[in-house]
Amino acid sequence: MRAAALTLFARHGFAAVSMRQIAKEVGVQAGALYNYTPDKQTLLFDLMQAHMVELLAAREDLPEADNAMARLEAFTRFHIRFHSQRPDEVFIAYMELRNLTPENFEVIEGLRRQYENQLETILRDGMRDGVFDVSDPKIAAMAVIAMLTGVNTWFQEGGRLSLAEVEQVYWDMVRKSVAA
Amino acid sequence: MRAAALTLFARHGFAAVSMRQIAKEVGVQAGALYNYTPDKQTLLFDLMQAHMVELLAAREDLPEADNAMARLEAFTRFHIRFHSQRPDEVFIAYMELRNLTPENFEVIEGLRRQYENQLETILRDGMRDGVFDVSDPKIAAMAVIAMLTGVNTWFQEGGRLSLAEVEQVYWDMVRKSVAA
DNA sequence: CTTTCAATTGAACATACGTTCAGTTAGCGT
DNA sequence: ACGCTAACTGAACGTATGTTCAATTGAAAG
Repeated sequence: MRAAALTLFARHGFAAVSMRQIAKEVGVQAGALYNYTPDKQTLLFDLMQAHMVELLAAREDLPEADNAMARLEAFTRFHIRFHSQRPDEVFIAYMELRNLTPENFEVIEGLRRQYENQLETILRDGMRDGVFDVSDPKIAAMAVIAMLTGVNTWFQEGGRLSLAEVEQVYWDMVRKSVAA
Repeated sequence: MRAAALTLFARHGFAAVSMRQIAKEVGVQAGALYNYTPDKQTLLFDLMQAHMVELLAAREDLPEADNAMARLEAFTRFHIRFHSQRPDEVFIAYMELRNLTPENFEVIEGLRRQYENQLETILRDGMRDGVFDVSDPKIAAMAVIAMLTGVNTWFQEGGRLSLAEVEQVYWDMVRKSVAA
């Protein structure tokens, strides 16, 4: 059911997808869905939260290098790889924020900020060590993340460039953009 | 009416806004809207197309510098300024593409590609002249645009940084990211 | 004052929505 | 074979949807 909802929300948008459409995709009547979610809004929130929690967990599983440059490269490559493997989740997590209740929004926003702070910390550490030079680490973090997430708008497996090539292209740009 | 639809679409999403809500905002009954648009879908398309046409027109009004570096700086500053002044239009143009009919989508997509091609051309010219070094100009153009458009997700007039400062921060990063 | 006409209303159309719930089903442990 | 339980159905709830259109309005033109 989550899988069906995920695909449909990503394709048509939360507001445009009815519980009956999700049910049909699952092969069940609409009423049956309410054994698994209290309502549509919570279903959306659960999908988003699961995605953000997975993102943070996947980051923690990675070994942390000891210098800022290596950590930035790891972050860059991780972000591209992780996000390109979950286009639907990413799409929803960025586009359906306005369909969350204020409380639910706060939760997701908090998780997102955690992730952004990881990159900001890397940038600050790199500045302290003299390997990076950015005028505003918070904004630089946002800029880098926006750039990397942009991959999802055009990348498709089997296209002109492989994922490894894309990673390299973006890492080159990221590295230079914050270089000392 | 366009103004009301624009605000409501940006705030709640195309699918979540009814013709009656738009009508109420205008101070009119829903039926009256159909004197100004054949249907809801066309209303959305008109808003998006107007935005993209305005974007391209505003670019043409700018004097074109003769070297690639100056043209890239002009593009960067123009993009940030133009987009930050039209948050609702930008939001809709990026988020409601999936609510367009295939034919309408093609039109908007074509306009967007025109804009992206302008940046790609600047990057290619700069590479020819040896002032830029990017491994893939098409992807570098997408990366830069994604980074710049990201400003809209957090920037607000009267925040910690002025628009001029934001321009400078991003120009620093863009310049370095494609530097030779 | 009368005619004209474009703009607007208000009701109606068929259809769809999220959600609830009494009733049916089916598979399990005993 | 029986009872239990969790899952699911199918219908119903009130409300909302995009769109149409005959009827009304109100102001400008003669």
